[in-house]
Formats: sequence, structure tokens, C-alpha cells
Amino acid sequence: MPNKSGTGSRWMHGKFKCCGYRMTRPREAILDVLGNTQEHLSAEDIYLAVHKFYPNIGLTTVYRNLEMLVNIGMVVKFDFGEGRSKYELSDQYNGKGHHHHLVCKKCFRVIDYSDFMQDEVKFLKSTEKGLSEKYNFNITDHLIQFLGICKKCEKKQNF
Amino acid sequence: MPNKSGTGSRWMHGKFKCCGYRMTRPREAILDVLGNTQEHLSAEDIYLAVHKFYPNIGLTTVYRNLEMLVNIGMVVKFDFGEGRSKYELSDQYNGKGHHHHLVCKKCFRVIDYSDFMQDEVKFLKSTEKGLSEKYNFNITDHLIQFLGICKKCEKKQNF
DNA sequence: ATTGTTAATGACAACCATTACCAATAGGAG
DNA sequence: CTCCTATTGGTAATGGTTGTCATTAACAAT
Repeated sequence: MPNKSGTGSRWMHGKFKCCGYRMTRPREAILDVLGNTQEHLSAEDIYLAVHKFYPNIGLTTVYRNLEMLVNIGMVVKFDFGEGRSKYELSDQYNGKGHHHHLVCKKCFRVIDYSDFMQDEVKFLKSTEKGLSEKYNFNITDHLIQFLGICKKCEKKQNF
Repeated sequence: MPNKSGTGSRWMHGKFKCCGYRMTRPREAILDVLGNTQEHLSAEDIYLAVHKFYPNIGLTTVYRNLEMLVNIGMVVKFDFGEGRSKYELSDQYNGKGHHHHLVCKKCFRVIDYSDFMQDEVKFLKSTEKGLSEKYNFNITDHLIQFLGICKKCEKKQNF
């Protein structure tokens, strides 16, 4: 999707300028790819998707921009234990809102969920407060994953 | 500590046999190292520690055994975002009991905490139940980390 | 204790995601 | 339009982890 309805183009422009960054084709393309999927993409996934429309954009550039986007908080980097990182737009931009992950330890399938958040909010609030006071730690973030075996892998049972 | 008071030797022996594994010097040494630290060690850390007493034990062996120990549930593997995995004895064996981690995003210092667990237990129980039913997912485990900037890094503020 | 079977080891090479390097390019402010 | 400098792209390097394979050593059976 080159120039995909210009969705992100404008507000990104502003966002980048604020931080002293420029608006470039690779950045636009990467955000477009991330904005048009519900999947959790690896750097290579993104590179391949971008590559279809802009074959001259290199993998290195994808890595560099992902790092930058993570730094300014537009993208979140996850490790699901696969040996490579996965990326997704952060909560404000991904259209899913705040959510967590259910990860299959065998096939690494990932399910997003945002149910059962009411208990979580209470838990997080009190814990964050307690921890930051006790350990003098400025908590900015949290990582919550539930791990297990998904339906499909359960059936296979090949061990 | 070669043969460190034989602490782990005996029960390990049984544990291994049950799973069809043998009791070997490298395995004993690795578990000894993990049992005698409060730190979160990388494979190389463990290799170096083991190497002091058994210079002929190789890094590959350390990796292989860590993988095996993770599989049988004696060791847990963590990724704190450093680019290499860290290992620790699982809850039954580590003398700390169930705990979670507070991770500094700058220096990757890790603090174990087991306070504030009362809220967490409630949260975990209800969420696990809800999730496994809704998504038909056999949940075996969870990963909870709080991320932020530690006291020391806060002071540096070099950006 | 000795033997035989086979898991486990150690040394080295291969792998693969990620990063460093550097000359060439292109935002975008003036 | 021009200039400054962030950004890029290609390639080489890095570094953690895994594969290979001949050799060694657990340990069950004798």
C-alpha cells in the first residue's frame, strides 16, 4: 500500500518533527505495514512487506527505524521466545488499545486479549505503587504474558 | 565448589533418572552454580563459573544442559532485553519461592520481588481461568515483569 | 568388578538475528 | 535553489546459540 490513503502521513510528520526526526519514505512505509496488520511482525516480515512496494529499502533501515520508533514510543518490541523480536504499534496507535498476550510455547502463536482487565488494573496499580516506593524504581511499563499450549499443539501431542 | 557439600547431588540423581537422564559432572556443576547465587546468570556466566573448577567442561555442554533443565522444569530461562538469556533455578529449588522481576531498561539490573503477591494471586487466578476457557488454551505459566529506570540510572540522566 | 549400550560430552563450525561502518542520498529549513 | 546533516543501503562484522561428529563416560546387566 504505497501512500495508503495517507492515513498516517500527516500526524506522523508532526510527531517526528517534534523529536528532531525527519519524515522519510522508509518510516512511512514501516508504519503503514504495522498499521495494516493485526499480526505481530518480525523485522524481516516488515522488511519483506515494505520491499514489495519499495524494493530498494534495506533490512538495516528497517531495523534502525524500528529501534527509533520504539524509542519515541510509537512501536513496542516483544520477545515471545522465538529467537527474534516482534513489533507492533503501541496502544495509542494500534486500534486494539491496551492488551496483553497469550503465547503458545510450542508454535509461538500469539493471541491478543483485552478481557479480564478489571482485575488487572487493580493489581497493577497497587503493585506498581508499592514496588516503586519500596525499591526506589521509576516504573514506566509492564510486561504480562500468559504461556501455555494452544489448542492445535495440544492435539498434536508429538512427544 | 566441587562437590559442594553434595547438596544437590542426591535428589538430582533421582529426578534425572525418572526422566531417563543420567547424572553427570557438568549437570551437577551447573546446578551447583545456579544454587549458590542470587544473581540471574547467562549461559556464559555459568560456563565461566563452572570452568574454574572443571576447565574441560565446554560452553556447548552448558547450553545443552540448560535447555534440558528448562525442559524438565528445574530451571527457568528469562529474557530481560539484554540480547542474551538469563537462567535461574525454578521456584521449588531457588530458595526464593515464587517471585517476579523489576527490570531496569537502561542497565538491565534485575530486582526480584515477592511482595505484593496477594493482589497478584487473585488477578492471576481469575485471569488464567477466564483466558483458558475463552481461548481454549492450556495455560501453564506466566511472565510478569515491571520495567522502568532504576535509582542509579535515574541519577545519571545522560541523554 | 567388567562389559556393553547409548546418552552425553567437547571442540569446532555453522547459523542467524542484529549491529557497525561508511560512502552516497535526500529531507526540509532558510 | 542550496546547504547542512539526518538518513539511507549495501556489506561486513558481531555475538549468542545451535548443529555435527567422533570420543567419552553413566550405569544397568552380567
